[in-house]
Amino acid sequence: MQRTYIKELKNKVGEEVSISCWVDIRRDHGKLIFVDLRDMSGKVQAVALPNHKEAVAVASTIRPEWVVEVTGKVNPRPEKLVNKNEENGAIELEIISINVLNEALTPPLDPRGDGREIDEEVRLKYRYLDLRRPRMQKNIRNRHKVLKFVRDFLDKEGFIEIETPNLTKSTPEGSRDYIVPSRLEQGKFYALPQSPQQYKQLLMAAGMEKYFQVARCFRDEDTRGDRQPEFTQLDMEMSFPTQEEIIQLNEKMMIELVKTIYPEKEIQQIPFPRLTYKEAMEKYNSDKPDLRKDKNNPNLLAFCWVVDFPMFEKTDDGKWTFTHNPFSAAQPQHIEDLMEKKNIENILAAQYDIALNGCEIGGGSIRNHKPEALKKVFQIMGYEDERIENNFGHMLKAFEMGTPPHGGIAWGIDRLIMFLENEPNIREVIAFAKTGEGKDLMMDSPSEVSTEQLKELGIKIDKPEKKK
RNA sequence: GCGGUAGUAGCAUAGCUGGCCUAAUGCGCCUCCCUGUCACGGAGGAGACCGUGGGUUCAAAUCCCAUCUACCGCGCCA
Repeated sequence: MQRTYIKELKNKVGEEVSISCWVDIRRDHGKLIFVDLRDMSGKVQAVALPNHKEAVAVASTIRPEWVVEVTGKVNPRPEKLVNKNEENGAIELEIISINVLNEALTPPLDPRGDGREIDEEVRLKYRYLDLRRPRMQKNIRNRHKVLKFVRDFLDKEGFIEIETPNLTKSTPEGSRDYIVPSRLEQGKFYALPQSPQQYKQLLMAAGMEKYFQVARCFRDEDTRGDRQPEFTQLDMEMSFPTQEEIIQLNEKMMIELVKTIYPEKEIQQIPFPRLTYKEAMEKYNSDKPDLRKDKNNPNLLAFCWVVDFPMFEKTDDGKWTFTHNPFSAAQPQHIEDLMEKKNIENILAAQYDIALNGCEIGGGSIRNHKPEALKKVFQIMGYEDERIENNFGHMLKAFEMGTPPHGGIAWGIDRLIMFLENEPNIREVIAFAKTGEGKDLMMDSPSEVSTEQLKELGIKIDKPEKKK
């Protein structure tokens, strides 16, 4: 018989159906046995009655988390037996037969509660069980809805999704890179992208005009409650934009996203308030201020744009470095100063961040599309011509070949969903998350590789200091 | 790299001012009973040597040292 999903059962009262599902729990009353059954669409109570002797016999052997195919008749419950707390509390499935598709060991963790009390090590090691809990099912399914929404939204706005390489080039600026050894050129390495920044700008050089990507990014830095070694950005870039256009477009996307997928949420202020970096620092001592008027309201979303960032800041050893992104353009009134390398501390970048409830969830800028201007940025930071050429020559070259003015933004999708789902930690919205030390406890990675693999790559391991 | 917290049966905890711990409780697990429960109920049972290594002591889950792991935060995160 064809499979019926559990959420459909309430429309099939009186019919005989077959469902495929997991055993949530069994309540054995001897002559009759109740079994709560669960599939991706919902839960339902099934009952093995004394008149189906075989059904009772099988029902008494099945255990939580077994996978079963149950054939039965959908019955309405007598009024006094209706459970108003359950979605399917008004019906039950009278079991005709049970086909056990797979048994299950006693689970090392209970996948039924919200898992908050279970040790993170256990949850991550048995992630496939942990993901069965309703909370994680909801988070991952809503994550899909969010991604679907932004893809549809941007598609309607004329953007196309373009995949950019994960095997790319290490640039020593910014975050530490994850590197991948090359087999064909021993001693050389790819790097995993910290973001698709350079590729997306080169796509603007390529005339794609409106690009976006749900992009995996990799940063080899220590983790936090809102940081993982690999994470997902909604990355976008467009040609010929004004800062205002990008802000408006993204604000509209976010408002519609919240209204569509999280109607219970309240956006504190629309249009989103805007602060200059200076105001934010003076008023809130933060460039990602928490503007919530009621911090106890779990459904309150206080978005806020922070604009007018200084382009450069001093490092500890007194050199200039970029505050956010070396590719950001100076604001028009400061371009002359940039080109003349003067008043450096006062140059403002066409840079905008977006904060949500005190967390940075996105940032972008109008880029420097003039090769001379980009070169000046690197010169101010003290880079030698050779280093500029080696690391960014491809960008400068592209900018010399008709690259349009362009700009964009990147959203931290995991963080955004973390707030939308009221989760305290980014791991709760990532299916297979890593620990604070960047380990995948389920796969047991990172792991050692064979001497053959190393030999092929021309790699010799200098004895690690820590040994297991 | 630094600081803090934690590590006791499958899970969550208690015990931790050393001896009454031959380690307790709840959930789960196993056996039996139960015709209406809804994370049913009842009776019985198995299961940890207390993260790991070392030390102090007549005696250590309990004190000390080291180490590993996880979590939170700082540094770091174009």
